[in-house]
Amino acid sequence: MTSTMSPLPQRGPRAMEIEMAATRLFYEQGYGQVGMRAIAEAVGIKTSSLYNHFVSKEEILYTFVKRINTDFIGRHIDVFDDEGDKPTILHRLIVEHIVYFWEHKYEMQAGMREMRNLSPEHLVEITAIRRTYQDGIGAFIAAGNKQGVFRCATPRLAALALLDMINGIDTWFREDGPLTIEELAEQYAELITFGLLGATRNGDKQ
Amino acid sequence: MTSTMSPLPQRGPRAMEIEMAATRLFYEQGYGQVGMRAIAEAVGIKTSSLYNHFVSKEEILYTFVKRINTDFIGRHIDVFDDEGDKPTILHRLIVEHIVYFWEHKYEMQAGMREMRNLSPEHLVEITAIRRTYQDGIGAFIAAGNKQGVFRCATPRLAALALLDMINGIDTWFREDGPLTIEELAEQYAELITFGLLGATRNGDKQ
DNA sequence: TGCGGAAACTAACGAACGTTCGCTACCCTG
DNA sequence: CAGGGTAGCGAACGTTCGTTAGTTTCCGCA
Repeated sequence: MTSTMSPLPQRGPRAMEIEMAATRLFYEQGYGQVGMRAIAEAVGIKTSSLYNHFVSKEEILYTFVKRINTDFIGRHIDVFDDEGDKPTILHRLIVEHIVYFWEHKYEMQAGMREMRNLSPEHLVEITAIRRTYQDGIGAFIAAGNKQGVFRCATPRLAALALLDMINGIDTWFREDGPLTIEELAEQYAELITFGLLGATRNGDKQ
Repeated sequence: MTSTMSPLPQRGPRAMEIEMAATRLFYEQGYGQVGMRAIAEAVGIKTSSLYNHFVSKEEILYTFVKRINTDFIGRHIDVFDDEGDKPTILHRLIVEHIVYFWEHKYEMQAGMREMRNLSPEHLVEITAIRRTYQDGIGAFIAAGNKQGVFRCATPRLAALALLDMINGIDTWFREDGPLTIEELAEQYAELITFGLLGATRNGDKQ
């Protein structure tokens, strides 16, 4: 059990302030282009004071990437235990996923994009966390296949494709366009469950 | 007419070598994390010699981003003039796009990801180039709507969604999985033309 | 009221950054 | 064989980087 796997230390409100300021800067400029001096200035303190809250720049990134991943997955993972109609459940999951990502656009996009700057040890830890969600969706699709409600030859690939599709939305969607994010999410959910996964319509009084 | 819009100077083979080495490093580590010293070392020359071929680090990025975009678009833009069956044409375009991106995976991914590090002037130039392709697809979908071969309420959004979907494939696809890139491309083309754009089947002797 | 610890400060560190300099070795052309 | 351009070199520029040391300020609690 290495220290990198231990639970995160309890952090104060100032640490959260730093995390949020850094998140915003990482989103705008990328991890490599943002210096500790810029983060400190954004918070309104001197650079050295940052080290009262984080031991390194990488720890700021790690803390926030871990937080958004555990938050997001913790919020959505229980869907896989739902015993109801699988196409309906997945449909709902997709919509919620898309809306959540949009509402946490800065954090989620910065986190996904800048993950690669984590130390090797932290990177494998985060990757493992994300993997549980991917695997959950893959297994869900496979279970749907067995029930006959999905028709999808490659569940794991479909899970990756699905996630890639819905995670990318934030890079091009605009709120001032013809669709709201909820309407778009609905269309994506339809496209994926029926087009990609070959779901059979519910309510066909089977 | 500013100098940034002038045609690129003719560059020698050494410049191309530098460009390719830099591309690979940018792909692996990101623009901000790659130094001129690392690029020079990868080529096998000293750092200062790089400046015999490029005036700045940003010019290396700009040259290569511009090249991949003009190359790619030049290779695919004429599709929009084809007078044949639009769903068939778009289907073919999608497959070719996906395969091309996969075969130029390092360049295309690095270019898309690191574009944001361009100078403001260069960024607007590149964005304009990319925009012509997006608009081409959007107009193509709209024309298909008018012909009645597509049924898509938001052509511009669909074009962006379409491009986002197929550009993201390279981030998760593996060649050792159950599908070849050509098979996957085929499935994406089906999903998009029928599922997303509501194409009517050709050969329905309408 | 005074003590202790958290968190701010000033100042500085060595390393790396992108870039410029003066110079040299080579090749092609006249 | 002289002259000019190309492309390499070592050394150094000023700046910024992440980080540390030492010191001071502030605040809750005995």
